[in-house]
Amino acid sequence: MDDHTDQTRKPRADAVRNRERVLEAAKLVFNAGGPEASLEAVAKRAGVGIGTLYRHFPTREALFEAVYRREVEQLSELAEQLKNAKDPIEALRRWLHSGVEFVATKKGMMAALALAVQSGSELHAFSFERLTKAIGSLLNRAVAAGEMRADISPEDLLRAFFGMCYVHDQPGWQATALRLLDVFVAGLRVPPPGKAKARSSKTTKPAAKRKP
Amino acid sequence: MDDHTDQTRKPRADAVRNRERVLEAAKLVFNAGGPEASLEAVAKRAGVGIGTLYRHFPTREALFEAVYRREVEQLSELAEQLKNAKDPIEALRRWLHSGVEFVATKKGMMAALALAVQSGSELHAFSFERLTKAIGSLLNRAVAAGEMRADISPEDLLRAFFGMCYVHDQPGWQATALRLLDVFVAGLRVPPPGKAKARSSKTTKPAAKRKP
DNA sequence: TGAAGATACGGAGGCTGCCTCCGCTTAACA
DNA sequence: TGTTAAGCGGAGGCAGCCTCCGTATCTTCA
Repeated sequence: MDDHTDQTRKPRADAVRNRERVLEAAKLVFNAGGPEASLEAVAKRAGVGIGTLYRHFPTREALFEAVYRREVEQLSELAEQLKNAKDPIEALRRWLHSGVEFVATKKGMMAALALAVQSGSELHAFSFERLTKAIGSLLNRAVAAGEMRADISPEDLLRAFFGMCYVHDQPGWQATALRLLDVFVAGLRVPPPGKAKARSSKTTKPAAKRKP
Repeated sequence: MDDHTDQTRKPRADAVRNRERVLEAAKLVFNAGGPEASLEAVAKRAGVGIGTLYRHFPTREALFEAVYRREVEQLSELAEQLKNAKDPIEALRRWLHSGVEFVATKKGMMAALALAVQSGSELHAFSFERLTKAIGSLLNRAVAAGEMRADISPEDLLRAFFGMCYVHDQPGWQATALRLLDVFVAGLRVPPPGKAKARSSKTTKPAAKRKP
């Protein structure tokens, strides 16, 4: 909608410019000061009034969304590329590792994602779905190849990933996260058939619900 | 200390009473409203002035600490008990599962822990060390029994645990967390000797630094 | 090119929460 | 019961959130 041939006025040049400035400033400020950073600081840095900021982005989350939407897309595209790799499990592992690096270079990113996972914001709907799809494609391939257990859903994996990155402001978190993810991936491998200790199914849920 | 025979005045009864009231109120308010809840709301609920609250607990974190110290202790004692279980890996798994349940029943708890992990607060020093020790004792036993890989430190494991609980306000997070922890524990098992695919050591760090 | 009208700007101002400070109150002690 | 240290409470200063509206600027059309 909004698409009807009504002559829609060309958007004002200053509005476009200001929107861009705010976005740029927000990226810097959020990356430096975390997701709690003052929006007035963002406005000041952008050289616009606070009112202008709020008109373009009526909520803090709206601003987050605008800033990090592109980043999420990049991460998701990476999965697309990795689908061509030979070893499916290795591909998954690589993606997770890339994710860590991604988070590392964009300090505000993790905060944004965290916020998105927790609250039911707009950004959630978008990035959660997008990343789930990305992970799902890698996951399915590995499962289909018979190398990976089938009772873990893409959502599960995504949450595990978030969780591992959760400690992202401890010193050395990056090495930790990589190590933890490796353990996790190891746990995802199907146990070698003859060797598996049957484990009580008390806690191993029948199967993760999977998007049909 | 504080123990010297100097005649120390008995603490005033009203002070003791108020401190208790604030703690009680804080528990309620934090559990309901999360860790961001207004301290003035806490004071109001406790029926004391805001000044009184701040005298007893000069920072938000100090209040958190006082509220959740006991909880952390309980969790850590559970590890002590589990040390007598037969299967060391199973014991570890049980502890982790109990942790999930623990977090589930005390809504404010996770927030407190999360806050503790992230910021370098007092509560961090206390609970992180305490829980690390708890996990460490379970971990070491499993490693010593030769059932578990030795390149994961207690700190790593603790962080993984936090991470898995991180999604604790999504619906159904509990089942998810349990599933993820099971995968993780599976990944911790030493690979059956003859079967292990040698994995490039590119990312498998030499060994986690371990408290000497 | 210039006038008209739509659109956007910006910051004052109201609100809430954080935290400090200090005059008053009250409990402990002799 | 008087003295005095300990404790109380809330006023007040500060900062950030968000709204509202008078003013400025841009687009459009003649």
